[in-house]
Amino acid sequence: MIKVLLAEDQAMVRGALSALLKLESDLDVIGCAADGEEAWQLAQTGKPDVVVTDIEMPKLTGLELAQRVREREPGIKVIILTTFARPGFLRRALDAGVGGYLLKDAPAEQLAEAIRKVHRGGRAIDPQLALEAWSGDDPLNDRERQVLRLAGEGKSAGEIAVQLHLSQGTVRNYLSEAIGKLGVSNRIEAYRLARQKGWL
Amino acid sequence: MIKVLLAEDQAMVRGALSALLKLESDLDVIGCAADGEEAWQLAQTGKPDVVVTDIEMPKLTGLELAQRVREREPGIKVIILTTFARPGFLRRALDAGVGGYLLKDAPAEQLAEAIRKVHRGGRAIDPQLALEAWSGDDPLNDRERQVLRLAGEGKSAGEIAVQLHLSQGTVRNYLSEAIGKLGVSNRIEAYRLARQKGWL
DNA sequence: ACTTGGCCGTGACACCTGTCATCAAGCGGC
DNA sequence: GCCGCTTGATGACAGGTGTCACGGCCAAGT
Repeated sequence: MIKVLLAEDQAMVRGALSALLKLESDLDVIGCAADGEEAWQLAQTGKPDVVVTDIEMPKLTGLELAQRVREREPGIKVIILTTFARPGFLRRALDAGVGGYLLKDAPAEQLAEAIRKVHRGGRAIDPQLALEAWSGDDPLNDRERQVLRLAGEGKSAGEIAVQLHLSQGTVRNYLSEAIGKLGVSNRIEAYRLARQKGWL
Repeated sequence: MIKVLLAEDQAMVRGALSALLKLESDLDVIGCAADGEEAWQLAQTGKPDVVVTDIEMPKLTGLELAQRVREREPGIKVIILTTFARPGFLRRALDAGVGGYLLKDAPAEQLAEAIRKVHRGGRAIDPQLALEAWSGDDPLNDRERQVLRLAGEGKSAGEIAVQLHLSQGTVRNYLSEAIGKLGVSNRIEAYRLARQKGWL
Protein backbone atom coordinates (compact mmCIF):
# COMPACT_ATOMS: atom_id res chain seq x y z
CA MET A 1 0.00 0.00 0.00
CA ILE A 2 1.58 3.27 -1.12
CA LYS A 3 0.72 6.23 1.10
CA VAL A 4 0.05 9.36 -0.95
CA LEU A 5 -0.30 12.98 0.11
CA LEU A 6 -2.02 15.39 -2.28
CA ALA A 7 -1.26 19.12 -2.44
CA GLU A 8 -3.32 21.26 -4.79
CA ASP A 9 -4.89 24.65 -4.20
CA GLN A 10 -8.03 24.30 -6.30
CA ALA A 11 -10.48 22.44 -4.10
CA MET A 12 -12.45 20.95 -6.96
CA VAL A 13 -9.37 19.55 -8.64
CA ARG A 14 -8.02 18.34 -5.32
CA GLY A 15 -11.19 16.43 -4.57
CA ALA A 16 -11.31 15.02 -8.07
CA LEU A 17 -7.71 13.82 -7.99
CA SER A 18 -8.35 12.26 -4.63
CA ALA A 19 -11.33 10.38 -6.08
CA LEU A 20 -9.17 9.29 -8.99
CA LEU A 21 -6.44 7.88 -6.79
CA LYS A 22 -8.87 6.16 -4.47
CA LEU A 23 -9.92 3.99 -7.41
CA GLU A 24 -6.46 2.39 -7.29
CA SER A 25 -6.38 -0.45 -4.82
CA ASP A 26 -2.66 -0.17 -4.10
CA LEU A 27 -2.76 3.54 -3.31
CA ASP A 28 -3.85 5.12 -0.06
CA VAL A 29 -4.56 8.86 -0.03
CA ILE A 30 -3.65 9.75 3.55
CA GLY A 31 -4.27 13.46 3.21
CA CYS A 32 -5.08 16.47 1.07
CA ALA A 33 -3.53 19.91 1.48
CA ALA A 34 -4.73 23.22 0.06
CA ASP A 35 -1.38 24.98 0.24
CA GLY A 36 2.32 24.24 0.54
CA GLU A 37 2.53 24.93 4.25
CA GLU A 38 -0.30 22.56 5.08
CA ALA A 39 1.28 19.95 2.84
CA TRP A 40 4.53 20.27 4.74
CA GLN A 41 2.75 19.78 8.08
CA LEU A 42 0.89 16.72 6.80
CA ALA A 43 4.05 15.31 5.27
CA GLN A 44 5.75 15.40 8.67
CA THR A 45 2.88 13.93 10.66
CA GLY A 46 1.48 11.51 8.11
CA LYS A 47 4.75 10.11 6.73
CA PRO A 48 3.51 9.52 3.20
CA ASP A 49 5.61 7.60 0.70
CA VAL A 50 4.90 10.03 -2.09
CA VAL A 51 3.73 13.67 -2.20
CA VAL A 52 1.90 14.78 -5.34
CA THR A 53 1.94 18.56 -5.54
CA ASP A 54 0.97 21.41 -7.81
CA ILE A 55 3.50 24.21 -8.30
CA GLU A 56 1.47 27.38 -7.94
CA MET A 57 0.18 27.30 -4.39
CA PRO A 58 -0.23 29.87 -1.61
CA LYS A 59 2.36 30.21 1.15
CA LEU A 60 4.81 27.63 -0.19
CA THR A 61 5.12 26.72 -3.86
CA GLY A 62 5.44 23.12 -4.96
CA LEU A 63 9.08 23.73 -5.85
CA GLU A 64 9.87 25.11 -2.41
CA LEU A 65 7.99 22.24 -0.84
CA ALA A 66 10.02 19.74 -2.85
CA GLN A 67 13.24 21.36 -1.71
CA ARG A 68 12.23 21.31 1.94
CA VAL A 69 11.11 17.70 1.74
CA ARG A 70 14.42 16.64 0.27
CA GLU A 71 16.35 18.48 2.98
CA ARG A 72 14.38 17.39 6.00
CA GLU A 73 12.41 14.28 5.00
CA PRO A 74 14.59 12.67 2.36
CA GLY A 75 12.66 9.41 2.57
CA ILE A 76 9.59 11.04 1.01
CA LYS A 77 9.40 11.25 -2.78
CA VAL A 78 7.85 14.22 -4.55
CA ILE A 79 5.96 14.34 -7.81
CA ILE A 80 5.14 17.70 -9.38
CA LEU A 81 1.79 17.87 -11.16
CA THR A 82 1.28 21.16 -12.93
CA THR A 83 -0.30 23.00 -15.83
CA PHE A 84 2.94 24.62 -16.81
CA ALA A 85 5.16 23.08 -19.44
CA ARG A 86 7.92 25.55 -18.69
CA PRO A 87 11.45 24.26 -19.08
CA GLY A 88 12.63 26.52 -16.26
CA PHE A 89 10.20 24.94 -13.84
CA LEU A 90 11.31 21.42 -14.73
CA ARG A 91 14.91 22.44 -14.32
CA ARG A 92 14.28 23.85 -10.88
CA ALA A 93 12.19 20.83 -9.96
CA LEU A 94 15.01 18.49 -10.90
CA ASP A 95 17.42 20.63 -8.91
CA ALA A 96 15.07 20.16 -5.97
CA GLY A 97 15.39 16.41 -6.43
CA VAL A 98 11.83 15.57 -7.42
CA GLY A 99 10.98 12.05 -8.47
CA GLY A 100 8.50 13.04 -11.12
CA TYR A 101 7.18 15.94 -13.17
CA LEU A 102 3.81 15.47 -14.84
CA LEU A 103 1.58 17.83 -16.77
CA LYS A 104 -2.13 18.16 -16.14
CA ASP A 105 -2.43 17.67 -19.89
CA ALA A 106 -1.24 14.08 -19.51
CA PRO A 107 -3.80 11.24 -19.43
CA ALA A 108 -5.23 10.52 -16.00
CA GLU A 109 -3.92 6.95 -15.90
CA GLN A 110 -0.36 8.24 -15.93
CA LEU A 111 -0.66 9.66 -12.46
CA ALA A 112 -1.08 6.34 -10.65
CA GLU A 113 1.60 4.83 -12.88
CA ALA A 114 3.99 7.65 -12.06
CA ILE A 115 3.35 7.26 -8.34
CA ARG A 116 4.18 3.55 -8.50
CA LYS A 117 7.27 4.15 -10.59
CA VAL A 118 8.62 6.87 -8.32
CA HIS A 119 7.83 4.78 -5.26
CA ARG A 120 9.95 1.99 -6.72
CA GLY A 121 12.77 4.51 -6.92
CA GLY A 122 12.34 5.45 -10.56
CA ARG A 123 11.69 8.77 -12.22
CA ALA A 124 8.62 9.90 -14.11
CA ILE A 125 9.34 12.94 -16.25
CA ASP A 126 7.02 14.06 -19.01
CA PRO A 127 8.96 12.98 -22.10
CA GLN A 128 8.43 15.86 -24.49
CA LEU A 129 9.13 18.32 -21.71
CA ALA A 130 12.35 16.54 -20.83
CA LEU A 131 13.63 17.29 -24.31
CA GLU A 132 12.71 20.94 -24.19
CA ALA A 133 14.34 21.42 -20.83
CA TRP A 134 17.79 21.24 -22.31
CA SER A 135 16.97 23.35 -25.32
CA GLY A 136 17.21 26.84 -23.86
CA ASP A 137 19.03 28.18 -20.87
CA ASP A 138 17.90 31.15 -18.85
CA PRO A 139 20.10 34.04 -19.99
CA LEU A 140 18.89 36.46 -17.35
CA ASN A 141 20.68 37.38 -14.15
CA ASP A 142 18.98 38.18 -10.84
CA ARG A 143 18.69 41.91 -11.38
CA GLU A 144 17.25 41.51 -14.84
CA ARG A 145 14.67 39.07 -13.50
CA GLN A 146 13.64 41.40 -10.66
CA VAL A 147 13.36 44.37 -12.96
CA LEU A 148 11.41 42.43 -15.56
CA ARG A 149 8.97 41.10 -13.00
CA LEU A 150 8.11 44.60 -11.84
CA ALA A 151 8.00 45.98 -15.37
CA GLY A 152 5.50 43.25 -16.18
CA GLU A 153 3.21 44.60 -13.49
CA GLY A 154 3.07 47.90 -15.30
CA LYS A 155 5.57 49.75 -13.15
CA SER A 156 7.66 52.49 -14.75
CA ALA A 157 11.44 52.64 -14.60
CA GLY A 158 11.19 55.25 -11.86
CA GLU A 159 8.91 53.16 -9.67
CA ILE A 160 11.08 50.11 -10.13
CA ALA A 161 14.14 52.17 -9.19
CA VAL A 162 12.57 53.24 -5.90
CA GLN A 163 11.54 49.71 -5.04
CA LEU A 164 14.95 48.21 -5.73
CA HIS A 165 16.99 51.16 -4.44
CA LEU A 166 18.64 51.73 -7.79
CA SER A 167 18.77 54.74 -10.05
CA GLN A 168 16.29 55.10 -12.84
CA GLY A 169 19.04 54.90 -15.43
CA THR A 170 20.33 51.64 -14.04
CA VAL A 171 16.86 50.15 -14.21
CA ARG A 172 16.63 51.14 -17.83
CA ASN A 173 20.00 49.58 -18.47
CA TYR A 174 18.89 46.28 -16.97
CA LEU A 175 15.67 46.35 -18.94
CA SER A 176 17.59 47.09 -22.10
CA GLU A 177 19.93 44.19 -21.33
CA ALA A 178 17.02 41.82 -20.82
CA ILE A 179 15.28 42.98 -23.98
CA GLY A 180 18.49 42.43 -25.91
CA LYS A 181 19.21 39.02 -24.47
CA LEU A 182 15.70 37.81 -25.22
CA GLY A 183 15.77 39.17 -28.74
CA VAL A 184 12.56 41.13 -28.41
CA SER A 185 11.82 44.80 -28.85
CA ASN A 186 10.21 46.05 -25.67
CA ARG A 187 9.65 45.23 -22.00
CA ILE A 188 6.20 43.78 -22.55
CA GLU A 189 7.41 41.15 -24.99
CA ALA A 190 10.41 40.47 -22.78
CA TYR A 191 8.16 39.88 -19.80
CA ARG A 192 5.83 37.59 -21.72
CA LEU A 193 8.65 35.54 -23.17
CA ALA A 194 10.50 35.16 -19.88
CA ARG A 195 7.30 34.23 -18.12
CA GLN A 196 6.33 31.69 -20.73
CA LYS A 197 9.73 30.04 -20.44
CA GLY A 198 9.42 29.85 -16.67
CA TRP A 199 12.35 32.19 -16.09
CA LEU A 200 10.79 34.75 -13.82
CA MET B 1 -30.09 8.67 -13.52
CA ILE B 2 -28.74 12.01 -14.70
CA LYS B 3 -26.67 11.77 -17.86
CA VAL B 4 -23.60 14.01 -17.69
CA LEU B 5 -21.15 15.08 -20.39
CA LEU B 6 -17.78 16.43 -19.30
CA ALA B 7 -15.74 18.95 -21.33
CA GLU B 8 -12.31 19.93 -20.04
CA ASP B 9 -9.08 20.31 -21.95
CA GLN B 10 -6.61 19.13 -19.31
CA ALA B 11 -6.67 15.35 -19.54
CA MET B 12 -5.60 14.76 -15.97
CA VAL B 13 -8.32 17.00 -14.58
CA ARG B 14 -10.85 15.53 -16.99
CA GLY B 15 -10.10 12.02 -15.82
CA ALA B 16 -10.13 13.05 -12.19
CA LEU B 17 -13.48 14.82 -12.47
CA SER B 18 -14.87 11.79 -14.24
CA ALA B 19 -13.72 9.59 -11.37
CA LEU B 20 -15.28 12.02 -8.91
CA LEU B 21 -18.68 11.97 -10.62
CA LYS B 22 -18.69 8.22 -11.04
CA LEU B 23 -18.73 7.94 -7.26
CA GLU B 24 -22.25 9.38 -7.32
CA SER B 25 -24.81 6.67 -7.86
CA ASP B 26 -27.40 8.94 -9.46
CA LEU B 27 -25.00 10.38 -12.04
CA ASP B 28 -23.93 8.72 -15.26
CA VAL B 29 -20.92 10.16 -17.09
CA ILE B 30 -21.80 9.34 -20.69
CA GLY B 31 -18.77 11.01 -22.24
CA CYS B 32 -15.67 13.16 -21.87
CA ALA B 33 -14.52 15.76 -24.40
CA ALA B 34 -11.13 17.42 -24.71
CA ASP B 35 -12.34 20.51 -26.58
CA GLY B 36 -15.50 22.43 -27.31
CA GLU B 37 -16.05 20.96 -30.75
CA GLU B 38 -15.85 17.40 -29.49
CA ALA B 39 -18.20 18.30 -26.66
CA TRP B 40 -20.70 19.63 -29.17
CA GLN B 41 -20.57 16.42 -31.20
CA LEU B 42 -21.04 14.28 -28.12
CA ALA B 43 -23.84 16.49 -26.87
CA GLN B 44 -25.76 15.89 -30.09
CA THR B 45 -25.20 12.14 -30.24
CA GLY B 46 -25.27 11.31 -26.55
CA LYS B 47 -28.18 13.52 -25.49
CA PRO B 48 -26.88 14.24 -21.98
CA ASP B 49 -29.06 15.99 -19.43
CA VAL B 50 -26.27 18.24 -18.26
CA VAL B 51 -22.97 19.39 -19.81
CA VAL B 52 -20.21 20.37 -17.41
CA THR B 53 -17.64 22.46 -19.26
CA ASP B 54 -14.50 24.47 -18.68
CA ILE B 55 -14.26 27.90 -20.36
CA GLU B 56 -10.79 27.97 -21.86
CA MET B 57 -10.75 25.19 -24.40
CA PRO B 58 -9.42 24.76 -27.94
CA LYS B 59 -11.67 25.22 -30.99
CA LEU B 60 -14.80 26.25 -29.08
CA THR B 61 -14.76 27.92 -25.68
CA GLY B 62 -17.16 26.87 -22.96
CA LEU B 63 -19.09 30.11 -23.42
CA GLU B 64 -19.51 29.53 -27.14
CA LEU B 65 -20.51 25.93 -26.46
CA ALA B 66 -23.14 27.10 -23.98
CA GLN B 67 -24.57 29.48 -26.53
CA ARG B 68 -24.74 26.84 -29.24
CA VAL B 69 -26.35 24.35 -26.90
CA ARG B 70 -29.04 26.79 -25.91
CA GLU B 71 -29.78 27.64 -29.55
CA ARG B 72 -29.84 24.13 -30.98
CA GLU B 73 -30.31 21.73 -28.06
CA PRO B 74 -32.33 23.76 -25.58
CA GLY B 75 -33.23 20.68 -23.54
CA ILE B 76 -29.61 20.28 -22.42
CA LYS B 77 -28.44 22.27 -19.40
CA VAL B 78 -24.94 23.70 -19.17
CA ILE B 79 -22.76 24.20 -16.11
CA ILE B 80 -19.55 26.20 -16.43
CA LEU B 81 -16.68 24.98 -14.27
CA THR B 82 -13.68 27.26 -14.44
CA THR B 83 -10.66 28.69 -12.69
CA PHE B 84 -11.60 32.22 -13.52
CA ALA B 85 -13.57 34.32 -11.09
CA ARG B 86 -14.02 37.05 -13.66
CA PRO B 87 -17.27 38.98 -13.49
CA GLY B 88 -17.23 39.45 -17.25
CA PHE B 89 -17.17 35.72 -17.82
CA LEU B 90 -20.09 35.11 -15.50
CA ARG B 91 -22.04 37.84 -17.20
CA ARG B 92 -21.44 36.34 -20.61
CA ALA B 93 -22.25 32.88 -19.27
CA LEU B 94 -25.58 34.07 -17.94
CA ASP B 95 -26.29 35.75 -21.26
CA ALA B 96 -25.66 32.36 -22.85
CA GLY B 97 -28.29 30.90 -20.57
CA VAL B 98 -26.14 28.57 -18.49
CA GLY B 99 -27.68 26.77 -15.56
CA GLY B 100 -24.65 26.97 -13.34
CA TYR B 101 -21.28 28.67 -12.89
CA LEU B 102 -18.85 27.06 -10.47
CA LEU B 103 -15.24 27.78 -9.64
CA LYS B 104 -12.57 25.13 -9.44
CA ASP B 105 -11.80 26.66 -6.06
CA ALA B 106 -15.15 25.40 -4.76
CA PRO B 107 -15.27 22.16 -2.73
CA ALA B 108 -15.58 19.01 -4.80
CA GLU B 109 -18.92 18.00 -3.30
CA GLN B 110 -20.54 21.09 -4.80
CA LEU B 111 -20.18 19.78 -8.32
CA ALA B 112 -22.55 16.83 -7.92
CA GLU B 113 -24.93 19.02 -5.94
CA ALA B 114 -24.90 21.66 -8.65
CA ILE B 115 -25.59 19.07 -11.33
CA ARG B 116 -28.63 17.80 -9.45
CA LYS B 117 -29.90 21.29 -8.79
CA VAL B 118 -29.53 22.39 -12.39
CA HIS B 119 -31.12 19.18 -13.62
CA ARG B 120 -34.15 19.96 -11.44
CA GLY B 121 -34.39 23.27 -13.27
CA GLY B 122 -32.57 25.38 -10.69
CA ARG B 123 -29.49 27.52 -10.96
CA ALA B 124 -26.13 27.05 -9.27
CA ILE B 125 -24.09 30.22 -9.31
CA ASP B 126 -21.05 30.70 -7.10
CA PRO B 127 -22.43 33.09 -4.47
CA GLN B 128 -19.53 35.46 -3.94
CA LEU B 129 -19.02 35.73 -7.66
CA ALA B 130 -22.69 36.52 -8.22
CA LEU B 131 -22.26 39.61 -6.05
CA GLU B 132 -19.17 40.81 -7.85
CA ALA B 133 -20.80 40.38 -11.23
CA TRP B 134 -23.01 43.38 -10.73
CA SER B 135 -20.32 45.50 -9.16
CA GLY B 136 -18.48 46.72 -12.20
CA ASP B 137 -19.52 47.08 -15.79
CA ASP B 138 -17.16 46.87 -18.73
CA PRO B 139 -16.47 50.48 -19.68
CA LEU B 140 -14.54 49.64 -22.86
CA ASN B 141 -15.87 49.75 -26.38
CA ASP B 142 -14.85 47.35 -29.15
CA ARG B 143 -11.99 49.42 -30.51
CA GLU B 144 -10.49 49.94 -27.08
CA ARG B 145 -10.67 46.21 -26.41
CA GLN B 146 -8.98 45.34 -29.71
CA VAL B 147 -6.24 47.88 -29.20
CA LEU B 148 -5.67 46.81 -25.62
CA ARG B 149 -5.43 43.15 -26.55
CA LEU B 150 -2.68 43.87 -29.08
CA ALA B 151 -0.90 46.27 -26.77
CA GLY B 152 -0.84 43.52 -24.17
CA GLU B 153 1.08 41.33 -26.61
CA GLY B 154 3.83 43.90 -26.69
CA LYS B 155 2.90 45.54 -29.97
CA SER B 156 3.66 49.23 -30.45
CA ALA B 157 1.10 51.80 -31.50
CA GLY B 158 2.47 51.65 -35.05
CA GLU B 159 2.14 47.89 -35.32
CA ILE B 160 -1.38 47.98 -33.92
CA ALA B 161 -2.29 50.71 -36.40
CA VAL B 162 -1.18 48.55 -39.35
CA GLN B 163 -3.05 45.52 -38.08
CA LEU B 164 -6.32 47.38 -37.50
CA HIS B 165 -6.00 49.71 -40.51
CA LEU B 166 -6.02 52.80 -38.35
CA SER B 167 -3.57 55.64 -37.97
CA GLN B 168 -0.97 55.53 -35.25
CA GLY B 169 -2.46 58.60 -33.60
CA THR B 170 -5.89 57.03 -33.41
CA VAL B 171 -4.45 53.96 -31.79
CA ARG B 172 -2.79 56.14 -29.19
CA ASN B 173 -6.05 57.94 -28.60
CA TYR B 174 -7.87 54.66 -27.99
CA LEU B 175 -5.15 53.49 -25.66
CA SER B 176 -5.28 56.78 -23.80
CA GLU B 177 -9.07 56.45 -23.55
CA ALA B 178 -8.80 52.94 -22.16
CA ILE B 179 -6.10 53.94 -19.68
CA GLY B 180 -8.27 56.81 -18.50
CA LYS B 181 -11.43 54.75 -18.20
CA LEU B 182 -9.67 52.10 -16.17
CA GLY B 183 -8.00 54.63 -13.90
CA VAL B 184 -4.50 53.29 -14.45
CA SER B 185 -1.37 54.96 -15.72
CA ASN B 186 -0.11 52.95 -18.66
CA ARG B 187 -1.08 50.30 -21.20
CA ILE B 188 0.44 47.43 -19.26
CA GLU B 189 -1.67 48.08 -16.18
CA ALA B 190 -4.70 48.68 -18.36
CA TYR B 191 -4.20 45.34 -20.06
CA ARG B 192 -3.73 43.48 -16.80
CA LEU B 193 -6.78 45.04 -15.19
CA ALA B 194 -9.05 44.46 -18.17
CA ARG B 195 -7.86 40.89 -18.46
CA GLN B 196 -8.35 40.20 -14.79
CA LYS B 197 -11.91 41.49 -14.97
CA GLY B 198 -12.64 39.29 -17.95
CA TRP B 199 -13.20 42.20 -20.28
CA LEU B 200 -10.88 41.37 -23.11
C1' DA C 1 -32.11 71.58 -42.07
C1' DC C 2 -30.14 71.35 -37.68
C1' DT C 3 -28.20 69.18 -33.89
C1' DT C 4 -26.19 65.38 -31.47
C1' DG C 5 -23.01 61.78 -30.81
C1' DG C 6 -19.85 58.22 -32.26
C1' DC C 7 -15.77 57.26 -34.95
C1' DC C 8 -11.44 58.47 -36.87
C1' DG C 9 -7.51 61.53 -37.84
C1' DT C 10 -4.01 65.38 -36.95
C1' DG C 11 -0.66 68.04 -34.61
C1' DA C 12 1.63 69.52 -30.58
C1' DC C 13 3.69 68.79 -26.13
C1' DA C 14 5.86 66.66 -22.04
C1' DC C 15 7.43 62.62 -20.54
C1' DC C 16 8.97 57.79 -20.73
C1' DT C 17 11.80 54.11 -23.13
C1' DG C 18 15.53 51.81 -25.24
C1' DT C 19 20.30 52.25 -26.59
C1' DC C 20 24.96 53.34 -26.11
C1' DA C 21 29.43 55.05 -24.51
C1' DT C 22 31.64 55.98 -20.48
C1' DC C 23 32.98 56.22 -15.64
C1' DA C 24 33.72 55.01 -10.66
C1' DA C 25 33.86 51.85 -6.80
C1' DG C 26 34.59 47.39 -5.07
C1' DC C 27 36.53 42.73 -5.13
C1' DG C 28 39.02 38.55 -5.71
C1' DG C 29 43.35 36.46 -8.14
C1' DC C 30 48.10 35.88 -9.36
C1' DG D 1 50.47 46.22 -6.38
C1' DC D 2 47.96 45.71 -11.06
C1' DC D 3 44.61 43.27 -13.61
C1' DG D 4 40.17 41.84 -14.96
C1' DC D 5 35.47 41.52 -13.66
C1' DT D 6 31.09 42.88 -11.81
C1' DT D 7 27.79 46.20 -10.19
C1' DG D 8 25.82 50.50 -10.51
C1' DA D 9 25.57 55.43 -12.21
C1' DT D 10 25.46 59.08 -15.69
C1' DG D 11 24.37 61.75 -19.78
C1' DA D 12 22.89 62.08 -24.39
C1' DC D 13 19.97 60.85 -28.15
C1' DA D 14 16.18 58.97 -31.12
C1' DG D 15 12.05 57.28 -30.93
C1' DG D 16 7.76 55.70 -28.48
C1' DT D 17 3.97 56.93 -25.25
C1' DG D 18 0.15 59.45 -23.00
C1' DT D 19 -2.58 63.61 -23.16
C1' DC D 20 -5.23 67.11 -25.18
C1' DA D 21 -7.59 70.23 -28.28
C1' DC D 22 -9.55 70.38 -32.51
C1' DG D 23 -11.66 69.12 -37.05
C1' DG D 24 -13.98 66.19 -40.49
C1' DC D 25 -17.34 62.67 -41.58
C1' DC D 26 -21.53 60.24 -41.21
C1' DA D 27 -25.67 58.16 -39.30
C1' DA D 28 -29.40 58.88 -36.52
C1' DG D 29 -32.91 61.98 -34.09
C1' DT D 30 -35.75 66.14 -33.84
